Amino acid sequence: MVYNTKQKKLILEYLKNSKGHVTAGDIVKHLTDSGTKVGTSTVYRFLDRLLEEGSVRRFASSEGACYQWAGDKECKNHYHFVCSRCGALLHVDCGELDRACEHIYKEHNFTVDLGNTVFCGVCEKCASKR
Amino acid sequence: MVYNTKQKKLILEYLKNSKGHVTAGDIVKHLTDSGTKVGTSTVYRFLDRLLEEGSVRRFASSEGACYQWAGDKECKNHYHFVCSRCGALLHVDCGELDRACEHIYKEHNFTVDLGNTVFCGVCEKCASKR
DNA sequence: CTAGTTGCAAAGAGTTTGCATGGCG
DNA sequence: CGCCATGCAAACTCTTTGCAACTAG
Repeated sequence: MVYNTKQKKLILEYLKNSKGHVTAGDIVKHLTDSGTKVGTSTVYRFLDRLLEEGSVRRFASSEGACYQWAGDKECKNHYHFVCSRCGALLHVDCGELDRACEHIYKEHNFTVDLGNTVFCGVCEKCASKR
Repeated sequence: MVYNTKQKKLILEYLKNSKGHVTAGDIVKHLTDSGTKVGTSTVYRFLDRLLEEGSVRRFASSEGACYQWAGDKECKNHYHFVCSRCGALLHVDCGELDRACEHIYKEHNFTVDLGNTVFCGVCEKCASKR
């Protein structure tokens, strides 16, 4: 049995509306700011469940775990780039990379998990600064 | 001025001899087990310095930050894959990926930092298990 | 009513910082 | 001897766990 609570509804809603990645703290802050009190543990517990269900994907960053809605499959087929200078997150659709991943799977026997792979580098803006 | 201490020598040695990735805790444990007492803060401070120098690369994981020796430039020009199931670290030389990075730089204006990019996925062994 | 859910508080793990002591040069 | 480096302890952040109170079905 799974109960349908206000907190769950709000967390889900926030996740779906957040294009990028979101930390547990972001969620708590958002709900609190919106007037609904929510405990940290509730958020973590719910995220864990979503993770098991596959509705959400998680990747580690230096500021803690980031979560991203994955249930709608919108983010399943593109790549993520994080700028190590400004922290910007870019979403890129790229056939060239598709080919590379395919190649890696066939030639190097490694199944790249797009959901959890984040390319680190320097974005356009930051590159032009220095 | 930079002093040359026993701790630094030992940390460096351990990093160079560790093929894979290593956490701060691993270093402390290793030195302690080898008979040399070392403070956690010493390890973190030294790693930070190495990071700035570029002698070491860091990536986040759910168990904390992982560090990897990079000073000998052996690892500069190839790609790293981490298996999310068994934790294995693979080093792959791949022209296909070179092409893809080149493409990303030209078409998407993003400079991929090979040193810090780690592909997550599932390795051959683990894939065949399930 | 009953079992799943919540929020608080406390416990843990990893990392950082302040400060007095120690040791390289 | 002076200055950098070290190590301890305390502070912090993120995350997990225990438990009593609460609530959806």
